[in-house]
Amino acid sequence: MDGSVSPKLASHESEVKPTETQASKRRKVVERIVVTVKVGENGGKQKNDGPPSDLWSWRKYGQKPIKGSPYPRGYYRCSTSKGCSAKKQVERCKTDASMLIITYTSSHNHPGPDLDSAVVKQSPEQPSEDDKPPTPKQEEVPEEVQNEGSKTSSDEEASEEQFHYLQSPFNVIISQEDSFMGTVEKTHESLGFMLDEQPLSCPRITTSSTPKSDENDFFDELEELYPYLQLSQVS
DNA sequence: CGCGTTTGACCTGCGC
DNA sequence: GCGCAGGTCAAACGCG
Repeated sequence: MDGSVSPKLASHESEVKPTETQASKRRKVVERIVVTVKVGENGGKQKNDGPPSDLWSWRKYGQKPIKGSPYPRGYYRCSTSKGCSAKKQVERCKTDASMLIITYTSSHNHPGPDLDSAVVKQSPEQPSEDDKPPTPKQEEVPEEVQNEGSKTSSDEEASEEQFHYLQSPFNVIISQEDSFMGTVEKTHESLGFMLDEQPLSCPRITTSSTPKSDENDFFDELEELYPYLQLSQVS
């Protein structure tokens, strides 16, 4: 791909930061953000999992059937910038096919495509009629973001990365769980209830566990993004 | 022609 | 040590 690199693994591992190098030793401890997206009928329209498009452009580089789940998981890499190592995995919730579980890993090493302009573009009452944004498929993007409690040591980087993730125009709900599966189920419940009870105009940010100081930083940043999130979902 | 998707093979981590 | 499952690569193909 890059050309300069030789063996496969060497290529992507050489790009990652020390932090990630450590994480790479443990697959399951990699920092990542999980976003659950309700796609509803739109989901069916989309080819496979219909990668919810955020402001970034993603290129699919793989797909694998996941054991225990009837749906395959798609692997996407950020194609907005060449050297960007940001990735995301998209899979359907096994308990609810209308839900997409997007897991973001790594961070974008380049400025967002146009966070501001994008928000501005979407914020107006008319999100899109003629000039469809890169994502006509999914207009409704209620979801949650769970950050796994994996930010054990490198909180600074962690929060920074999360910041990047949160640049997506999603309405997000943050919750923290120890295990992803547990989170998913919990997410599912709360989401369902949220969708029923909460108009999408009221995104909530929740923490299911006591926020620590580090995490506060993260949520602090989140708050800064909050206006954007609200804007983006006001349609 | 460039970019993105598809698909099979390969590699690595983890559990037993 | 072995096998399984997840994750990534890369070639081929399709579409705009």
